[in-house]
Amino acid sequence: MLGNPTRDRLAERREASRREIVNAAWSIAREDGLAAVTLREVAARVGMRAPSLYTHFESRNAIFDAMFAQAWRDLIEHMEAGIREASTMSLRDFLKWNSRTFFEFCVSDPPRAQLMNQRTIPGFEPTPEAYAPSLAAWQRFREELVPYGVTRTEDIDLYTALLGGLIDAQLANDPGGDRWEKLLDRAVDMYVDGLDLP
Amino acid sequence: MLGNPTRDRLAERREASRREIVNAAWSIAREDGLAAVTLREVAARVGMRAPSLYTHFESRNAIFDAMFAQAWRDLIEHMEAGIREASTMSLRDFLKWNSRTFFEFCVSDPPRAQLMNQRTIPGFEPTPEAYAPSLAAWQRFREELVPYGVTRTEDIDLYTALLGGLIDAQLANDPGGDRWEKLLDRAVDMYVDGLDLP
DNA sequence: CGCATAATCCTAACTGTGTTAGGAAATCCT
DNA sequence: AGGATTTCCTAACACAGTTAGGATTATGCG
Repeated sequence: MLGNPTRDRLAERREASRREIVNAAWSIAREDGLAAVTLREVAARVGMRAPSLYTHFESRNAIFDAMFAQAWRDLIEHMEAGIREASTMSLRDFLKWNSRTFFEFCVSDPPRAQLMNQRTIPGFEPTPEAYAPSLAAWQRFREELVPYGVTRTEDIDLYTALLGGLIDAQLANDPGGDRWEKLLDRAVDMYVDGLDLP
Repeated sequence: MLGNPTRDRLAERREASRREIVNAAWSIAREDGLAAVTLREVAARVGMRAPSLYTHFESRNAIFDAMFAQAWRDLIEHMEAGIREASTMSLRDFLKWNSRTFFEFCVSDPPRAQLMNQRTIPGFEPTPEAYAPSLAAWQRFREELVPYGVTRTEDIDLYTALLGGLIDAQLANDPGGDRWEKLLDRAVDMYVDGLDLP
């Protein structure tokens, strides 16, 4: 069997359409917020009519699902692109890098951050499949902390809550500004100083 | 002038209707979430039809506005009901009480907490009037910290972000549980230890 | 008490949004 | 080329927020 070039062509075409639709949704979200991502608007952007989107996605939420998964995959990529050898950094420096990198990823695209971390879309709940990259990111982060002796779930819970709180506050109260960004290093110092490590 | 008892009667009747509508909205929210607060459902609960609600509220968002203001007023009351003489408590103890009280207020009614602190309703933005109790609560908290020498905005910002992050995480990931509740005292200790006080 | 006015409620209709169903057009495969 | 599959369209539906016009009820005044 030489394979099915035509089948690949079909799959690629299908994937291209889905990507085009998701990209249109991101564009709308960035312009007018997640709520403005209506099927009619998305369809118009890709030169279709709303019901035609159902050929490619099961529902409006399915589009958000794809966006959710993509956002988390982008974050993973983003973190890996800037990764440095964890073993050559102190825990403090690592967390300062990690917190700043994640913070900037979020504030650079508020609708994306909202989709990833907040519940701004009524009725939308990521499917287990879309949630996988999110879990992967969390798992990855957890593994990166092991060499530092940070292994307890509550330690990680506290860190993520702290960082999440700073990001949410920044996005909600000072969009485009740096009021909570300025607190990042201090927050990390506070956190690391409070760790009970062996 | 002896006043206008009939005018008061009218105002009271009007206020009673508004209260009944807002209460119906809270009931729906607690049962099925904020998104389920539709005008048709609210109206049905108070024995009306949806368009009739416009006699009492300018819009659906106006109902949310009233709910928002009420939630924050309730919080103020709640905090005052449990208030103890701040001057007789250490900062640490005060913040442990404050964080726990606020945390419990939030987790005891998730839709209320979401309305107060998150953006789960597309298009809803509290009016300055409704926002006033929220500002008052923040101002009040700020004043309570002064005797402890905590006066810098960034100190308060860090605390509220930390507490907000814990609450959001609890509500989103462990509703009804105590995974992040367990971290409260530790978080406060971490915070207080990291304060740079004179 | 009766009448006028204001308040309160209803119905019909409109616009917008997500979705379904049936069918036409385009593309792919043999 | 013909058949099957994919992709798109239109019409229609249900639901939600809202407006407009009118009916009903409550209030105020002489």
